[in-house]
Amino acid sequence: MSEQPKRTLVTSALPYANGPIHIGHIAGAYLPADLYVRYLRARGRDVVWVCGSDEHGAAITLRARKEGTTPRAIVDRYHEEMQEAFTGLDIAFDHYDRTSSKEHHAFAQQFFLDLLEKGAFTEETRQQFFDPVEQQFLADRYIQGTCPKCDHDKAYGDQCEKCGSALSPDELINPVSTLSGATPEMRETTLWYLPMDRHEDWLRSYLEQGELDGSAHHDPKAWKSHVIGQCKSWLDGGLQSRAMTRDLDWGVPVPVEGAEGKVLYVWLDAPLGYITATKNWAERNGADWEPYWKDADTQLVHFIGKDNIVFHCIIFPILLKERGGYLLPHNVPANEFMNLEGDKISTSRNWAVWAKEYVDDFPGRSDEMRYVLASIMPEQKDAEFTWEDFQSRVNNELADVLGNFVNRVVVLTSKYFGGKVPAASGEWTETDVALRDLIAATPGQVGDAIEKFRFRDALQHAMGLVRAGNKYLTEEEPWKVVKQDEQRTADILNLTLQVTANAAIVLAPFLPRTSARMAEAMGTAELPWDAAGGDLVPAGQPLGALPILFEKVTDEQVEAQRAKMGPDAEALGLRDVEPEKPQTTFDDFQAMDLRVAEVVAAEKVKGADKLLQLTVRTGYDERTVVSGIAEHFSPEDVVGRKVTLLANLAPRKIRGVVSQGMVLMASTEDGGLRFVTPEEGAEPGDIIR
RNA sequence: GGCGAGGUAGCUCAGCUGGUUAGAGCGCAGGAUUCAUAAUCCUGAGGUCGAGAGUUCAAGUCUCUCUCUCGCUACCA
Repeated sequence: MSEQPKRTLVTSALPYANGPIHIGHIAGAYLPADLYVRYLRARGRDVVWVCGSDEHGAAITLRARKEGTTPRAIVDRYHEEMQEAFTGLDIAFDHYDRTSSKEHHAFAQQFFLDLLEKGAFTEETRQQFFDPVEQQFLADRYIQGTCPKCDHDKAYGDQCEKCGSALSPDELINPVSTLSGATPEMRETTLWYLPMDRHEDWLRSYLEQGELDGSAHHDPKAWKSHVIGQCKSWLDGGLQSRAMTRDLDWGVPVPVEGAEGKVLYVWLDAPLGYITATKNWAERNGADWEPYWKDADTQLVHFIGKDNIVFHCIIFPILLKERGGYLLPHNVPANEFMNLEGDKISTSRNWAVWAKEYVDDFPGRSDEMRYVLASIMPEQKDAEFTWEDFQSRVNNELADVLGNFVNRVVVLTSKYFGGKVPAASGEWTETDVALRDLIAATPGQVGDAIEKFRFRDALQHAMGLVRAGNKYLTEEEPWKVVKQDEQRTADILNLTLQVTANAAIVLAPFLPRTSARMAEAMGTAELPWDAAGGDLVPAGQPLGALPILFEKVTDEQVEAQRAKMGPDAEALGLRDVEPEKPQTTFDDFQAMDLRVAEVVAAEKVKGADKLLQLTVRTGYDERTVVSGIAEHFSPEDVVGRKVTLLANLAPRKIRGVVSQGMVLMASTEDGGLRFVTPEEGAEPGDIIR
């Protein structure tokens, strides 16, 4: 393939319609694709990006049974919800399809028949568990029993979740069907297998040398090391046959006589969804789909998470090559995983940031999440998302660096030049030239990085232009220069306006909404990528309105988001309290002298509503402590009580009385106070530690 | 158990085919500044590059051993 492909087909992993989308999905397969595609579109390249819901597979039928509903109801629900989540984050597919559509079923069936005809499969009859009550064969996950390794009695047919060992259903002791509770029996079933070992040789040269059918196909060095590594690992181990059909009633029926009750394996059916989606896209847009999948001038790129590598780099290519006539992927820039607040993202533990919830909680602020996820994208290794980091990136980088820069440029221009772009003299100083060079260089740097799937790097370059703009303003001080030299002021502001307009272009893939606002503020339409690099706003052009580009994220918002995560708080009896203070050290704790003390006298402090003057006995002395508890306790209430005293607190004069310590109180939810009282038997002077 | 990918400043991460004093952003300390969303800019402190051994004139960068994390997978590599 040539350096510059004629057209590009981009796919993102079909999300499984069995649960909502979270930021790990977004950062893994959708945002990077969106950035890549927006960039290519901005460059005027021919690019189509397809995706869709993956709606088959055993997990969905299992879930439907559990919820007492149909698989159809499940996939309909999530198909809707996932689309809303994507739309809300401005993830702009050209087409979003679904694998349960008639078109997809028809296409997948035909594809299967084509493969069958070419002899791509082997037919094998095997013994498999059958549920006599439900009259159907049981997928591995439908069987539960006692684990032969650890005796856990709820192990599944494919894995024991307690000891982690992988199992096959016939290893289970006392197997039981999870559908009916009946004891399953062994029956014969026929499955079609894909003998992958036949394909090892060409796969090896395809993956390792980037060669296909004896000629160069792609640059293997452009692939990520963990992707190549994973594939080599599979090849070195020798590829096994893999069943391409399943005994299930939900999925694409195997279009062969006598194969009732059998469907295509979900990993055969799902990637074909990319093709169906492309066909449906073409039909709706009056285009021809075939060049996108068959023309050698097309570049095919799959965006996925690391858990899908083997399917996209080995199994799907085998299917495509066996079928013939279809392109194989030119790159599969799989991302690693996103962790969350120090732990793995987990749907079942509700340890996630749900895309849809973010969109609801932060309406109109998709750019902020896009920015943060792009900044920490797990390109080469697992990454970590924390809400605190989100807050600091939004506040420090988006609001303070970018938002404030645009604001100061616009404000200065309206102050000194009535809101119109001032004419530059054309005489540039050395610093001007340096900045103009950076303007010229940035689009190329950002674009190169994006084309190499180095999105974090690309964003750094784009933001670098803005940072340089801030530096330039601070150093050139137009607010001072304006007092002596209006032309120089015009030159400075003209240049910063050019920086802003250029930044709008190079940031557009990352921050589509903000970029549009920046262009509007500069009084220009949104400009294509290739316009960037030089002067964009002409002298005399009136600037447009500039809203506040980024609101700051508050501590309260951060706390609210963190509180949402994890097991249902009410279920655990948790409550909404002040967040824990920052970690402290043992030494700091040791510095405090806590003692048991007894209140021997108490009186109100004159002229103070809240204060009681207490006389406490510590066992080694008697001292005065002023305590802000008068609203809750009268002097009679407290005399004779044993309390906890912070004894070595620096003395302080409160309302004229010297207080030598502090009595510890628990403040309750209703705003009341309770003494922290030592258990019976503790005597004044006892050290608390 | 096997294989793959990671383990680099307090935090999040860059470091291409081995080459002068290991970088960025944030955070921290000090300073400058006021056009601006108390924003911005400068300077500085801070790392025995997971541990150990080896190859080399030279290793974060190659080899081996160990260890931790994540992923894939299985009595097969």
